[in-house]
Parts: sequence; structure tokens; C-alpha cells
Amino acid sequence: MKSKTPRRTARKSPEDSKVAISLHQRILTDIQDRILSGEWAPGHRIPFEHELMRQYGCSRMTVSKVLTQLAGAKMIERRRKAGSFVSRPHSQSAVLEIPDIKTEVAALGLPYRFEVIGRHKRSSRTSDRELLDTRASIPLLELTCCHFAGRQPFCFEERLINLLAVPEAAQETFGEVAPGAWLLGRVPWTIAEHKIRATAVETAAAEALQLRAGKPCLTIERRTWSADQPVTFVRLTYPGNLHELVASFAPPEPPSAKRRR
Amino acid sequence: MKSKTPRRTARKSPEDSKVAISLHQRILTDIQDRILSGEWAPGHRIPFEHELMRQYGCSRMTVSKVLTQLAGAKMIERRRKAGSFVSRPHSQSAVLEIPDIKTEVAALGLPYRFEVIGRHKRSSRTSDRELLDTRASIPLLELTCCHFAGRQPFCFEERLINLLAVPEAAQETFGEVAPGAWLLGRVPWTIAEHKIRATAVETAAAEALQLRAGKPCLTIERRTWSADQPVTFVRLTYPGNLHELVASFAPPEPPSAKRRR
DNA sequence: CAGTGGTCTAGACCACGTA
DNA sequence: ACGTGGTCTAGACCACTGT
Repeated sequence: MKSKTPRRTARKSPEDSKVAISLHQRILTDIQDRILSGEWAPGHRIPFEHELMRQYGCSRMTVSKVLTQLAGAKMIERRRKAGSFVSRPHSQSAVLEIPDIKTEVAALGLPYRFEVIGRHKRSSRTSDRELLDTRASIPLLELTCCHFAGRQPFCFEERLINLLAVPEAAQETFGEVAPGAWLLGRVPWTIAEHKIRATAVETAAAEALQLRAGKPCLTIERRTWSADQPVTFVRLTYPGNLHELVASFAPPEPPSAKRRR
Repeated sequence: MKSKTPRRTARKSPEDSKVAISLHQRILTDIQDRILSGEWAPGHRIPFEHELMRQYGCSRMTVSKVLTQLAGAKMIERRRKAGSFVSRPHSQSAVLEIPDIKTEVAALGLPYRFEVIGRHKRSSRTSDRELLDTRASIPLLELTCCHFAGRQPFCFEERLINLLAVPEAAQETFGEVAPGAWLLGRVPWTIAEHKIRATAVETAAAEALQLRAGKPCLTIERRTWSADQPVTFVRLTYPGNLHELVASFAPPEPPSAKRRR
């Protein structure tokens, strides 16, 4: 009267016949989707393991494994007694670890300041379609800014914001908070793609950065999606001599602790 | 007579009093260390789960969790019935996904070719110490190469190889296989750090790439360690108009399958 | 102190690939 | 056909932490 567990009969029932997906996966993607769509915003408390057990009719081990994986991916944070919470996206991309520009400048010990140079609403043109990964014509907010480290121009920013995804942006003047940081606090969780190039600086950027045209610059283009919807495209142009990207690569999670500092 | 498992008495025994590390972690780092040190080279079959169970005196779930994590990090590959095997490091860095240059050029549909421009042995100078992360003076092999896509120079390579870590390199002429690919096949598993910058191309690189000095170039510097020992430093210089780095960032493992193509 | 996550067990059934 | 990994269970004890 102890063994003979009926087991996964629920999953193997005729109705689910073609899913053929592990229970893991289903729970994982369920939670991920809710986080990525913004339904569970950063800070939101995820159901306790016991609740998820009941919801999915499975053992604690199963949900625990999923939550452990999500915690490993930094999508949630777990605190004993308190529960598990959706974490804030660690500014921009955990992969390239590009902090937001204010942090970046602060790390240099210099006072930070930014200026909005241009700001206007318009519809997307065909040339934008590729940048924002959209087919239809959509309302956009186009922004250009310059970020300063001390008195020196540090970074030139050209940005498109999809007003369908972030309608509040239309009212925002970005007087206090730079567009990047503003979006970070507003869009729940994102998927990003980066392109990095060396370019010769051109007119608008050259003027803002006070460089002679043709000087080498590091250009980072980032496209961002949330809930499968394009959110923003941004091109950051850094004077070549001022900026450096660092990316470390170590094997998996806790790689012998302090192998590389 | 069924429950009352003595359980982790082994771990809690007085001798292990201060380790306070989970069994997971111990198994994980044990295996990682063997892979990173080269003791288990790519292709090596890792002990079966049953063997590891006996070795560590634990349940299969525990070792399975570890192997699953290692597989998720692409450090091993698991095949039913066959076992789990150490995987080859996916060329360079899984993070930035920089393929080796030959692959990169092949992807453009152009014939690939490289030339060794300079090659000589010498001892490390103080200026090298930082690049190779070493304190003592060590024997080095210094290489400069140029990689071509079709008839056009594609990438200029400056490399230092630590001959203590890879003594065979001293005899290698790199006539057939480029240094990067040669090291990839020889050094078991690596930890790498990248720095990416936009620079104005200078003398040696400018000549090799047939560019006028001052033209913008993308510079990638990579430092590589294996078994906690510096292996190689390489600086790759790409003409700015020819090259683009792409890095995608999606949440954890299977992010809703086909979210982003 | 009560409840949460952290870890582990000793089984079990299944799918699949290799032989 | 057999043995491996893939997945899951129904417990258990512990450590930590917030109230």
C-alpha cells in the first residue's frame, strides 16, 4: 500500500497526446511568459512552491527544479521564508554587462549629465522597419541625446521607441531620467540583440561628440523586445578612445568560486 | 522499517565540519576542475550516473542534477545509452559567439587564406605581464598573421602564446592551421575575457590590412586561461566597415522555443 | 517560532539509441 | 534487447529569516 504510484497519468491522458513536453518545460515557460509579458512585473512574488505543486499537481522537487533554474538565470530571486520574486532586469544585458550610461560614467568618478537634442513623434518609415523588427507602420518616438562625463561628451544616443509598446513615452519629456533608464524602469523584462561595430563618426554624432568626421567610434546597436513585441532600437556612439567593452566568459554557474576575479 | 534514513550523516560528520558546501557543488566543481584542467579532454566519457552515485554515495537524482546543469552550460553532452561526454569548447566564447576566423569568412561565401607574417620566441617583458596575466618572466611565442577573405585582408592578428602552457607551440610553424584554430584543438577548455574597442588603425596593422593609418577598426582582445594558467593573448583588428559583432541575449535556457529566430 | 526555500533520498517508469 | 539518460514522486531534514 505504499508504492504503485499512478504517476504521470495526468500528463499521459489522451487529451495532451501531442504535447509531449516535459512538465518542467511547461512550468518554466508558463512562468517565463508571465514575466516577459509583464503580467508579473519585477518585484512580484511568484507563487510559493506549495502553491505551484497544487496548481500543476506535481511534487515539490519538480517545481523547485524550475525555480532553481530561473534563479540561476537571474530572472527571479529567492528568499527563505519570504518567497521568490521577479528580479529587475540587470541593466540591459547580463551577457555583455553594459551598465546604463549613468552608472558607467559614475564608475569613472565623473559627474554625469545628459541633454535631449531632438525629440519628435512620427510614423515608422520602411527604413525603420528592419531596425525595429516590425512589418506594419507604427507610431514612433524618435530621440537623440548626448551623454556627458564631466564636461566631455561621452556618448551619442539615437533612439526609436515603439509607442504601441510604451504609449506613456509620448508624454515623457526625459528631462530628469535618460530614455534608457526610463525604459528600464518601465518595461518589465526584455530580450535584446546587440550589434557592435567600429565606425567613422558622421555628421550628427560628430557634432554632438565634438569630433572631427571620420574619427573612429564604437557603435552599439541594441534592439529590444518585450512580450514578443519590439520595444526600442538604440544606437550608442562612443568616441573610440573613451570606451571599451568587456565580456568575460566562464563555464557554468559557480566556476570554482574565485577562479577569475 | 522503511523510513528513518540516516541520510547525510556522512556530510555532517565532524571531519567535514567547516566545508558546509552542498554535495551538488562538490560534484560539480570536481567534474569542472577535471574538464578545465584537461584531465578529461573533449570527447572523454564522464562516469555513468550509476558510477558517480557509488563514488559519492548519493542518489541518482543528485548526480543527475549536476550533469543536467553541466549539459545546460554546454560543457558536456549527454547521449542515451552511450553516456555523457566532455564537449569541445564551442569555438572561443559561447557568449559572444565569435566563430573562428575561417568559419567567419566561410560564412561570407569567400575563400579563406591566412599568412604568418612574424613568428619568434622570446621572454615576456613587463609590458606583456598584464596582457597575459602573469607575474614571472615566461617563455613566449609571438605571432603576427593576416587573414584574408578572398583577395581582401580581413583581419590582422597579434598573438602571444605562453610556452609553459603549450610547449608544443614552439615547434609549430602554423603553415596549415591558423594559431587560433590550432590552439582550439589543443587546449582542452578555457576561460576567456574579451575587450572590444574602436581604434584608429596603426602602422603594422594598417600595412597588413592595406588601410590608411587612422581608419576606424574594431579591435578584439582576448585573454585565455586553462587550468588557471594563462594560455594566450590575442588582438584581432578588423577593418571597421567589414566587421560586426552580434550578441543576442535571451533569458534562460529554452525561452519559449522560437521566441526569437 | 513558523514557514519558506535548499537539499537530498530511494525508489519508479519511460524513451531512446546502440548493439 | 538492454542500459543509459530523462523525468518524476512522496516523502525527509535542515537552515535561514521575517514576524
